[in-house]
Amino acid sequence: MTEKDDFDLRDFMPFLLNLAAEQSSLGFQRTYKNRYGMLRTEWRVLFHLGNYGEMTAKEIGQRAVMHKTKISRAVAKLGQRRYLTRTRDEADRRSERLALTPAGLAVYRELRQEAEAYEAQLGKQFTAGEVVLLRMMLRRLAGLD
Amino acid sequence: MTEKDDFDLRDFMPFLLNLAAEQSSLGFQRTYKNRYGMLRTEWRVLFHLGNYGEMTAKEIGQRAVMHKTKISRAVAKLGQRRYLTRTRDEADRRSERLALTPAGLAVYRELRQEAEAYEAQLGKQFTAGEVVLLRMMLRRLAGLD
DNA sequence: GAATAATAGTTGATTTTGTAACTAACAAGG
DNA sequence: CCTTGTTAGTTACAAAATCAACTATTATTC
Repeated sequence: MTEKDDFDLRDFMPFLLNLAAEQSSLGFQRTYKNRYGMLRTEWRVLFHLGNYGEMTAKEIGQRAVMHKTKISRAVAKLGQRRYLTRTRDEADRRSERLALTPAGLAVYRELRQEAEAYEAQLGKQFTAGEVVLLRMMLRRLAGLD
Repeated sequence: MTEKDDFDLRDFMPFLLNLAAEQSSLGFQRTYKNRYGMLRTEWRVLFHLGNYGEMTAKEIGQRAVMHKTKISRAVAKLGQRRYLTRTRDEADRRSERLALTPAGLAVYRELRQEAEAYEAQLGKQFTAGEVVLLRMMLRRLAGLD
């Protein structure tokens, strides 16, 4: 025996957050992975374009807090699948305006519905007030707001 | 423009949890990574051995909710660095009893202190009651309890 | 307006993770 | 015992994430 204090790894926020994140991602992952062969990064990009409309890779990166290489690769994949189109921005020819195709939009709608259902499912474990508080705390921990 | 409903990715639990988890891990990661060249998996294994004393890889896996391959590799690394010793369990020769060396224990103590300080730091953003509630909710989401 | 710096995005190399198959040891049933 | 099944842990290979370097374009500054 070494130390026997009251410090449990399971109470350590970074650990607990990671575990909860993994678990909560798992359920939803089945939908976009098994059903559409998508990666998490791809789903996130798809989501942003579907939800906020046409935008550049950079803007997605800022909103989704994702590194540009991830986005670059996700965009390439989604382009291959004809879920989005890329048109050079003539005002600044370094960047491209990304937009969903009808096919991409259809998948987005489907996934989004699943997401909302999944979210509702998760929420059922708690009271409405708890969920609000949880979101608030997570936002702060995430460095949003 | 496509849809403009009230569904913000930032409110989607799996996303928010992942972001909060990443952010909260980042600060502490600096300590074990930069200062000891350790990986998260290694720190977790080290932690378990330091906190709960000698145990097998399997037991660590159960407690830390980590896959056995991760543990196998983390244990190998920690062994190379002489942070732990491995002795075949004669009662069941498939498994090994893992134990920290004095060097490993020293590193554990250091890291644990950092962890506690970091945890306290994180907690400062909220009231004590909020932290208790947050832990409870995360545990449930993580499938612990 | 040339030189330098900064930015959007891509690519390649390296590291880490995930998945499957594998070895070695134990367990049970016949 | 000997076949079949299970378990602890490792290893090999594939998938994915990270990091650094690169191209192309725009912005700045002297």
